[in-house]
Amino acid sequence: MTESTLLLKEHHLKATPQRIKIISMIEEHGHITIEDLYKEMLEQFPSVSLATIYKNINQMAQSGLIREIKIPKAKSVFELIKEPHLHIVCDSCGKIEDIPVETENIIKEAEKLSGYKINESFVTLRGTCPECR
Amino acid sequence: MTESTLLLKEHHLKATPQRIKIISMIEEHGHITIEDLYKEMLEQFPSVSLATIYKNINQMAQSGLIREIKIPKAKSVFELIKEPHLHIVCDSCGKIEDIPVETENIIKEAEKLSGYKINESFVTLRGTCPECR
DNA sequence: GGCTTAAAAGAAAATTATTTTCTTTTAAAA
DNA sequence: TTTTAAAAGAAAATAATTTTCTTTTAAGCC
Repeated sequence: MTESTLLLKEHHLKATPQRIKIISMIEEHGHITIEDLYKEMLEQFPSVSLATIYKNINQMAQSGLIREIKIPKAKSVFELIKEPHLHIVCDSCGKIEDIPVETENIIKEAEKLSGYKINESFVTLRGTCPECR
Repeated sequence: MTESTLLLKEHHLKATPQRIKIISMIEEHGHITIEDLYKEMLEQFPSVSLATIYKNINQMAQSGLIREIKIPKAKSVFELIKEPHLHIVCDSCGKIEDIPVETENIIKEAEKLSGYKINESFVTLRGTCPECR
């Protein structure tokens, strides 16, 4: 049983070939847009429907397997849910990377200042990557 | 001359009544969606077009007067550009607040780890506000 | 391994969000 | 005031996402 199949089972989702493919594409790319998922899926499943992508992405997000990351001035990407990390986007080439930066301090301070109980944090930075400078 | 008019002049945008209204609505609400801008605008300008809202919002964002904030699992909101701050969204009532938390440390660390030159940071937290607990 | 069935896929249409085009109106500079 | 480039508004076009409905299939059961 593949890793994707296992992930699906764990989240009580039927392991269809389309879903397995979606998960492995997300794993492979790290982050991927709906549009790119669809394009790549078409190569292997020429009759796949965009609705299938949307429905599956929504279900997987619902069940906590993946997450949507909204990117400033760009399309959303989807990623597998794993250890906390932040995102950095290159203004020049559009590349998105994860960085394992600790955000505990900020969250603690925000809780103190706001009185909120914080459940999740989204940090996205934009700038220029080393290759583009 | 109103404050909104002044802001528009500073950004070399013609001070039309619709634009002045958009800016004062953003100021008044702090953060506001396109949909709410349109609804409220209709009360004062019954023949306003959604295209006018979109075109103006895009121009104002382009010229650095306002900024779009993409919110996890919700519609984007727009805000005037001012001192750096982060956003906190209540899962329960949907309210969005600014908090003046310092993010310099995180940015410095991310720059070190990634090699990027960082230009802007977006931090959004989700949780439960004091009123909703 | 062949049934059964609830869930998923696919196709098409519907809905929602955003942008473009084109004509009329208007802010602002002369 | 007059002039004019830019903006507003209306309508259509495009893009993004969801819904509906029929057919297909994964997976539990014998």
